[in-house]
Amino acid sequence: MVISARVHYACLAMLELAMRSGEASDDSSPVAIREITDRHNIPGPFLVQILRTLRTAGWVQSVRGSQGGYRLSVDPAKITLLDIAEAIGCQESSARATPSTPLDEMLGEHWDEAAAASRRVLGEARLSDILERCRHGDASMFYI
Amino acid sequence: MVISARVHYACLAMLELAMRSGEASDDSSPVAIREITDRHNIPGPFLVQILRTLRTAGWVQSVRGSQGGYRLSVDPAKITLLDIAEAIGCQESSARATPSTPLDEMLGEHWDEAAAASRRVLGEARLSDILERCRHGDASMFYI
DNA sequence: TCATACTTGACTATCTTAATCATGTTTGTA
DNA sequence: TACAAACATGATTAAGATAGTCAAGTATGA
Repeated sequence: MVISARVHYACLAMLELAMRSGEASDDSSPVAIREITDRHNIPGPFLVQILRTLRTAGWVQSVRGSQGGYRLSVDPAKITLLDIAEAIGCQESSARATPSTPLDEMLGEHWDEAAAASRRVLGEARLSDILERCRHGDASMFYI
Repeated sequence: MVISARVHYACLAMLELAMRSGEASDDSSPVAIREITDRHNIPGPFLVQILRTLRTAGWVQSVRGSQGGYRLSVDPAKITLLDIAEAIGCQESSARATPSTPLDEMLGEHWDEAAAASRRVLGEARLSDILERCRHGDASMFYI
């Protein structure tokens, strides 16, 4: 699981949308790309590309025309960082050829297990939890 | 932690050397590169490059001249897959700029924790254990 | 009608990875 | 001593991924 800038930007955008989705209870005000890029220093046309992918994956809805923009299409408590990373297309590093020797096979299992371990971590990180912790200002939650 | 072909080859070579180190009790017979590439289908000149790195890192010794080759310079029970990956120079993905927002920072901590999780797995995989399991023929030890 | 904002597809630069090549040095052995 | 086996070193290359850009088009509210 490689965390590219693309994935990082995608998660920032999703978190931003999640933050805004709670504000207006009528859910009628989409967030413009411009607002996201301004706040998070993301290159504009690059974010366009990323949001397109997220829309195809079904995580966000787009509203065209003036006053248009993006909004989440699902509950922030139902999306994890892993979901986003997979939507962006983090290719698994376990796309290896069939092992040629027992040693080769055993090594491959270790790579798979290492990848699974990081996926497990990201699969437990829900957007809603991250926002909640951010509001309470408790960064560094891992360094207990 | 990205597992490249380079790291995979390095680990195969180290495992091969570890397997041979037990054979001759006098430890006087280094293994030629050729023997490793033949057995594991690794491009020759590429393995040369990799072994050079491992030598610099202190994990193997080289013996020049006719009848020369490589041998481990440490106990297989004292080397883990993580050691090898780091020797090869898997750069950490956490080489990011300083976070600009709390959201940014919190995300970064998740990436770090995910990376730490996979490092933990690899850091527990000793060469001696892998060889031992390989001899007993128990692949798939992770799918319990 | 006009400005705002999303849509789409093509395109480019830079970096990393994987791999190769040529040349040189060391050492055992006949 | 000559020779072959085997490592040492540095330069180089090809392919692919990543990050980011650009241009032309479409929808919609005011």
